[in-house]
Amino acid sequence: MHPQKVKKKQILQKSGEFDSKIYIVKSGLLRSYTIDEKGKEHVFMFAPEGWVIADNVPPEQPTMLFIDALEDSVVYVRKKDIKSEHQNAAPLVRRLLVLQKRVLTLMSASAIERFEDFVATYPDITQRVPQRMIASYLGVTPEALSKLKREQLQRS
Amino acid sequence: MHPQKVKKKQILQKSGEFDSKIYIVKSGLLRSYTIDEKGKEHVFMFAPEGWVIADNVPPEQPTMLFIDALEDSVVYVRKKDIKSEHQNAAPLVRRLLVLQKRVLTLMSASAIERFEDFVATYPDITQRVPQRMIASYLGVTPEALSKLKREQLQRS
DNA sequence: GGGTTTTCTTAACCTAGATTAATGGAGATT
DNA sequence: AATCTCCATTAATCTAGGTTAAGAAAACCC
Repeated sequence: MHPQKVKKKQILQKSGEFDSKIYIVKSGLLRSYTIDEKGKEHVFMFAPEGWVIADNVPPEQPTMLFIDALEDSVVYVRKKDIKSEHQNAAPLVRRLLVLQKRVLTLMSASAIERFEDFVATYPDITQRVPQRMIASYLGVTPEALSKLKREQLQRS
Repeated sequence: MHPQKVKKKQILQKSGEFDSKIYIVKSGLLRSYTIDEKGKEHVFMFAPEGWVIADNVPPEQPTMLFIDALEDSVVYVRKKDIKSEHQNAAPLVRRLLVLQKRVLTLMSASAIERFEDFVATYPDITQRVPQRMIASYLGVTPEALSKLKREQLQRS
């Protein structure tokens, strides 16, 4: 498991590629995202040091996600073999819970509620990534997030 | 692993309970959902025969989801022990992929696109559950889905 | 099978957030 | 230091979908 250095803005995986890998972030910050038919980016997740980031497609299927570096990073790259999946189901269940919460929040909470939830849950990431990417993660435009923050201030 | 009979409308798990179980559906149809602060239901998933349904919280944490039966069903109930999770990571990865797609679709597709995607992916479930629950799964009101279907017809 | 409950549909109106466009600022590049 | 690119902000306008309300049609239940 040789560590690999990645420069900021470097792309590790492009949508449509095969044989997608698992990236274990030793330091720095990675991100996964899609680009839809209209050309818009949608951030799927952020992965700071200690996190694991991967496209959840089986390795023989084309990937849905791009993965790139938001900061200079060091990552371990691992193959998606069934064996390693067998050895630790716990992190998979943890990811399932995160996604379950994300789906339920997207369906039931307003943009401002989702933003406040994000800041409370990931204060570190909030400081490290551009506002527009947080907006994208939340499923709103940067303009909308900017307005929401202003209204939030005026209320308090 | 004794099978358990469940009557339609019977609730298997309530939000806030502990020691949540895994339900393997032998026949019939189960559903999981939340109720938000405003009292609105949000369907998280449907599970027809052959599917597995569970809240992804660890067993020592309170559940987020209700689980009930939409049809008379027969289910196997299993404890969430770490051992059984170890034995099959593959279904967990499959669930992750489903949720990944769900999140990306919620963020990038319109209500009508999400509906057409649902019908194409789950034609069987579309026939078996009330429209309002599909609307809830898609994150729209039943009124909106009704209008969208009408517009869809007029376009073709 | 008749009444009750639930679901679906329609329509009028309303609002959260999208779109478009313009401006200013902060970093990077030369 | 001047130029360029990216990012955040503001404001005006627009629209997808929400809300409310009411009636019709299924489905359910003694």
